[in-house]
Amino acid sequence: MSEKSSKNSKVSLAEVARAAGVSKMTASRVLRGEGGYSEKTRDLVMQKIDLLGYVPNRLATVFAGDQTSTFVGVSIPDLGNEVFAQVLEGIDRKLRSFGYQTVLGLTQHTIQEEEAWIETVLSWQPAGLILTGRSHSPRALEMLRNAGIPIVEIWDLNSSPLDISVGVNHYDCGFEMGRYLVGLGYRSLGYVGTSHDTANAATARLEGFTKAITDGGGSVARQFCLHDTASYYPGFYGTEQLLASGAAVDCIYYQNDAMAFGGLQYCEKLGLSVPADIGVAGWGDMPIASVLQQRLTSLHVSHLKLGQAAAEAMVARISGEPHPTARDTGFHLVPGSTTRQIIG
Amino acid sequence: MSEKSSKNSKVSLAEVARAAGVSKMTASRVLRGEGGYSEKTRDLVMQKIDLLGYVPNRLATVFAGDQTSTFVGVSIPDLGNEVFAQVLEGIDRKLRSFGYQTVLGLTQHTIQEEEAWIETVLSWQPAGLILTGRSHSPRALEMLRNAGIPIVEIWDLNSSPLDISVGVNHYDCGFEMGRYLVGLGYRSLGYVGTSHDTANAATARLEGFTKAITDGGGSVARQFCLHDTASYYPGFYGTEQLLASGAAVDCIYYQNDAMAFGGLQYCEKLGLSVPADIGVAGWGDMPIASVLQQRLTSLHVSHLKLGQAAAEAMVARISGEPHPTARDTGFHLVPGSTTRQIIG
DNA sequence: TTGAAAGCGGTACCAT
DNA sequence: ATGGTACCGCTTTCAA
Repeated sequence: MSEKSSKNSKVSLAEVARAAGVSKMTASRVLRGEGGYSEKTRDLVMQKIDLLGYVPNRLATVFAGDQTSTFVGVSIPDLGNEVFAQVLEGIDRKLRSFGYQTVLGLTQHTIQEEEAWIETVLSWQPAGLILTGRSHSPRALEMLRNAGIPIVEIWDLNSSPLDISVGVNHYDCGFEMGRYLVGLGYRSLGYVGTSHDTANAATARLEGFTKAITDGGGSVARQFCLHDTASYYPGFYGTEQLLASGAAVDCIYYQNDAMAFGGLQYCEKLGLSVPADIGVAGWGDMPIASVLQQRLTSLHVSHLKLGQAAAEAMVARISGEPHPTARDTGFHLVPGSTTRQIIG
Repeated sequence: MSEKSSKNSKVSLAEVARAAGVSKMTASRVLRGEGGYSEKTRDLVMQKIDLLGYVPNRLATVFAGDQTSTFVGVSIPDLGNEVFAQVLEGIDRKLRSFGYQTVLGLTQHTIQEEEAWIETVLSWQPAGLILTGRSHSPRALEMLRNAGIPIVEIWDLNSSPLDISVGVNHYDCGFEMGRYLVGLGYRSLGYVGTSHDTANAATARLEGFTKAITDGGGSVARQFCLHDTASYYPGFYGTEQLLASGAAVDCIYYQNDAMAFGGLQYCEKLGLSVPADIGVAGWGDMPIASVLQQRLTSLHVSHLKLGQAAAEAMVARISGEPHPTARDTGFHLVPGSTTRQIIG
């Protein structure tokens, strides 16, 4: 008791060994439970470990063993967008269950931040990296290639990933929604989203969406991208801007459900009734959609599952188990009552 | 070019030094830019570093120097509750700006998960730990005390923290809201929140709230705690349960704004008008509140700022700068139109 | 079943 | 301005 409270710092394996009257090696073997010692020895060592409050120094373990650590670097654009928070939750929970630790990097949607973070995190000898998005700086790409560790790129499914890709095809998401809306009869669409320096998944959705709309004989008459996080207020404000611009749109497609909800609120404020006066569609089937009076027309994606799948892919790769280069976690359209069939 | 692409793994300082024709020490000095070498030497070494794609092994640095790492362990209950996501964002961004890395631990609100995570993360020699909440297992407490590193407990302001406490006084939050509502004339209050194994900040809010209500001559007639994450649907469902229980409540207080919004939606579904038929109050002044038609009666807390303050406290302590034992990041009541003055 | 010695990739310290 | 050497805490290897 007094023995341990006096030294708050650094009890080493050597000290444990000395206290137990055995060699470092024996103590080390006991600690790892890899056999090669007697019951009596084990009990003795364990007792001393407890007594001294020994905490192993994993830095030294990794270092000595020339292994990689159990760190997995995880880069996420921002947490103000609820979907990324869910993805992160899925990743961390799954990673933890396999004995890995998440080293977080919030990149604020910029590849420069990502590059700086990658450089730092690599110096800690991580077991692997999970990166959101597929655009990386040239220097980041070089570091990633030289790192010699598994890299899982998530979010936007990538047919030729650096290593492994887990996510959904955002172009297809947009295309499917576009096709659905044009099928309902909408012709003059609006879009409200956020913009960032790099091409991203939301951009891909908009492209797929635009393609489907024009294919169907309609057009994306107006689009507003705010440089902000994809949440409620930007959806509200973006809608205000879009409607104030005088564009005659019959339906607005939003970057995600949170923004769509902001839009719904602006419409209500303006006295526009949805879907009678204007249609509204979102993306992600986010939690808020479960409590609205109207079922929001959206597209379901399981963000938690996507995160878990990413962690599983990482663990598989680390363990040398086979894993497909790309894993599509899927989506499906959720028709709602915020859009309607347009008669002629 | 070919020189580096061939060896994806492990270029050591020794190799850089050899390539540059200098000693390890000189190369080390150049790398750290601490002087003691000529311009020519520096350029030569830098060139080789670049050529070989050398990535320093910080494990070895920390290990050799017997320093702590630049890791800061951060435990968060869950990310489904948007307020924690914001706190984490504030922490990570600030920490990054000071050159520290977040090692995340999602504890799912249990002290056992927290204990396991603390044990693991301590073995990586973190520079400090930021923990959400103030209840820890006995073994966790012992490990924390023996760790000899800064510990910042956040969220619930604690007058006698392990080390430093950053957050708000949740009891006071609840008390203030209770006083406000009772002042408006509400007398039979309901509460909808979530419950977890350990006493937490939400519990403290409820206690403060109950005290103020009873002090004012009212009572908390019914409370519903769901074992779920504090988000939209539990608010909706909890309200349904509460109202179905036949309790005559004139106002419902929710654990946070997300749950309150769920409650508002249920009321609307039921045809109850707010605040005419029933009052609704939340907590947190969360992003969704900014787009609602009615200003939600709530209590403003800056979650991002709270996270940032926690990171600042951590950095100050690591650097040995003075920092108060407790830092209150404050709150203020936001009267809204989801509650009203009750006439006698 | 157990132990001694070497070494992982850096840095501190002392020489030169 | 530069280099040699010991050493951080642990594991690997080889011997006993």
